[in-house]
Amino acid sequence: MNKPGGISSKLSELGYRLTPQRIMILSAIDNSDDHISAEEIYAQVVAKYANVNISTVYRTLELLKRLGLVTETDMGEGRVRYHPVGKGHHHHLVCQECGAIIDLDESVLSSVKDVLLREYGFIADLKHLAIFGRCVNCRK
Amino acid sequence: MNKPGGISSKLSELGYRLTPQRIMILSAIDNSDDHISAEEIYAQVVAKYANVNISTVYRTLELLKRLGLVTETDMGEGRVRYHPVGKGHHHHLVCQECGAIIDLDESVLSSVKDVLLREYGFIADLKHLAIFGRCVNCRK
DNA sequence: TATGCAGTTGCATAGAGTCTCAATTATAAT
DNA sequence: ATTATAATTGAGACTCTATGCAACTGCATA
Repeated sequence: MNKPGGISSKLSELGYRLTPQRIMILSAIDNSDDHISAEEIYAQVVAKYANVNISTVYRTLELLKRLGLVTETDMGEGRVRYHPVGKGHHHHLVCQECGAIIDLDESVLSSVKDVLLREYGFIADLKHLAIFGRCVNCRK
Repeated sequence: MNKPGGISSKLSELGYRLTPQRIMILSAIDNSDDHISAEEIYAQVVAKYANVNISTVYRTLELLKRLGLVTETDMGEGRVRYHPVGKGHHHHLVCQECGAIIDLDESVLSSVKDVLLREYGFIADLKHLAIFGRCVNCRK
């Protein structure tokens, strides 16, 4: 907890308060191997301290997003999932037929990033994208 | 209304009913130059016939999406926008700083589409994507 | 220690979108 | 024309996310 380089140390470096609520939220994000949803974070936090409000979870996630400490990915489940940036970037292919999720290395989109920067002067934030479509098994 | 090649004729060709509700929804989509949101469609439809329910709008949009007749794009406004496929594909660069929206030709992502197909056998549905980031004017 | 003040939280509420279920409507079959 | 069947709709409950506001927290200065 609060190891150097971790999200929590970054937060306090930037002058934000490390409240108990935030510490619990951050540890939920950090301890999740997978991509975690706001509701899942909330469930973990409430288990430890019942008086935490879900608004706080959403507000903390919003803050972390703005600071570039977590990425947000919509995998088409009707809820968004979060991932700490420190644990590496990657993208997902989401099959709209069978729901399969195939991980995709960041490099696949780096050429696009380059083109956008070169031709449009646009710095694309392509850290954690979900691309929808049809996977090998579901093609006719 | 119901011109050949239009969405409504496609719908009836596929065996779906062309109910008054759907006709009004389709004409709202077709007549919008811009990308239109569900609420905007609903507002237009209700103005003509008060008893239409917003569920019907969402259900119709879901159907059109599934049939590939409209594309859905989340430009980060907290609501999704729709666009008839017949009016051409393109992507958007959305600046997270100033909100500027820069249109982007479909071809920029066609190389990605090819790579995904070749290396993953994945048919990517990249018809109408919003890429977030920072535009030329907002770079430091 | 007391006071001011910005940061943060809980609560209540609102908006966007989804889902269930019963009622209605259209199509097909008799 | 009547009945059976399936598609579609409206109403309303519900989920996820965001926001306004008043209360609370903790640092900084007096």
